[in-house]
Amino acid sequence: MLDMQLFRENSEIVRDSEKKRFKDPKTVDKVIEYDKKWRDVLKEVEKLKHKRNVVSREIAELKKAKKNANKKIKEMKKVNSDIEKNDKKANECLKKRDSYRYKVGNILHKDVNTGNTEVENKFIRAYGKPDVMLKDMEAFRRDTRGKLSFEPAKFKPISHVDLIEKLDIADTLKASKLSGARFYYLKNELVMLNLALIRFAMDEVAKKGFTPMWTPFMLNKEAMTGAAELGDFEEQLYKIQDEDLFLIATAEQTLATYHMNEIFQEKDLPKTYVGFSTNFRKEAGSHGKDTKGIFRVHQFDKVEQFVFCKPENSEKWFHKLICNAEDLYKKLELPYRVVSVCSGEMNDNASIKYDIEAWMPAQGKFREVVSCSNCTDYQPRKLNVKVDRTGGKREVVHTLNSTALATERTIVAILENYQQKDGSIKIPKALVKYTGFKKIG
RNA sequence: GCUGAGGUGGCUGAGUGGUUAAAGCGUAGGGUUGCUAACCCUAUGGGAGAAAUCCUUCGCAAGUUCGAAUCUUGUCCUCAGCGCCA
Repeated sequence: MLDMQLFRENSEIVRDSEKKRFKDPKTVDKVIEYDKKWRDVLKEVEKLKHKRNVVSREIAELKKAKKNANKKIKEMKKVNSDIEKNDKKANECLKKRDSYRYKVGNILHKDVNTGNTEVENKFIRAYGKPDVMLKDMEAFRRDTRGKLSFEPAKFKPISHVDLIEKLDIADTLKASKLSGARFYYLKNELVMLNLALIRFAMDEVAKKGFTPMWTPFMLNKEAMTGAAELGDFEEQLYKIQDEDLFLIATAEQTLATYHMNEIFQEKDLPKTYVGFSTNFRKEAGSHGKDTKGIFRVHQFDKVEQFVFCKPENSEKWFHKLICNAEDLYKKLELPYRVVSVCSGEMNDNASIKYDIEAWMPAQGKFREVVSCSNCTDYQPRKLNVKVDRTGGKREVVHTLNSTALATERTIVAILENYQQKDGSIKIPKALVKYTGFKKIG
């Protein structure tokens, strides 16, 4: 959520940002309206409470002096009922104000393209052999700096959906009978490949000084409210029946809440984490999209980066996080492009978001595998994470999150990019020491 | 799961119905000093207000009371012991 000062003093900035997100700027006015109401009622309540405090003291003195205080006690009963009434009113206003406030997204970074569909995403850079990507690259500037050590396929690549069946390395049919659509069993070498990718990503990011974490896969309502966005509760999150627990949709949620309600000393920042979790998503609203295979599923594994830092450093960390993720895909020698997600496609927490999209030759498309966001003070304000600055001031920190590596999607990219003419799959060089084998099939 | 003990500011920790929540450490500002250390003074949870000032805050919630950190109930968490368990 945004700083109230921003609504009170610079509401135009907020309104502009909401317009660029294609959201209704009237929400901003509602926030201001209820804030005003709240403050008016609050003044009344505080006056009454002051009276209560004063008279209470008088009663105490009378009692000490062994005098009768009945008259004053009677008077207080009336004051108390007034307090109760106004207190209720004030709380209602505050609740309304904040429910509108939660609906307002983070202030967009100036570099974010205004647009409502992914076509408006801004091309940042690409890695990989350009002719592999040519078909899809026309709309984008080309960057030929990256080189792949393998030749692009000279045959028509088979989609991962068919490959997993052919090679007997996953089973979505059985899973759909037992758990439902968008579930899967990994089998044989794919199990080892999945584990290898987790360990690979963990190793590489931990090497850069990030603290490795294996997080809970569930959070209670209070924590989840701090970490997730409003819409997530309906569209994304699974609730455990009869328990105050939700399955997490990303380790971002457990890493963000790790320091909930904490105050850092300046010298203790930044805190950098690389966390593993399995993630659970309802994927409501994506009916019909990627229904086959393991690209869009209800349950997947991911290594996630998360940073708490001083406000002046979040820009720097944003670029570090995306570079860390890119390093992984470079080591795996998978072609990709980086795009800056446009305003209308961005979630409320982020002020700016870069996606890495890996080239999927069988689909002939770039598909999202990494998402890197600078949430500035928006997320930590809700989580109440602050820093004591030298100079004595206390300030909300900044938070950032980025995928390091989402294993199932990366598996799809490997299957499609590393398939050989004979139908086998070569294992990326960087992974062989983790898998113990060099090919599948 | 059972029993017992406990949850107070950035940290340690006193406070068991009557204003302002001791004290120490840490942090910031100032003073003193040739410099550093030590020492001294001031500030240091959240909110409303232009300010004076006021409200609020003792895990969370409900209750008793004119008045609750303090009493009652529920709940969450931590620790110890017992039980169960991969």
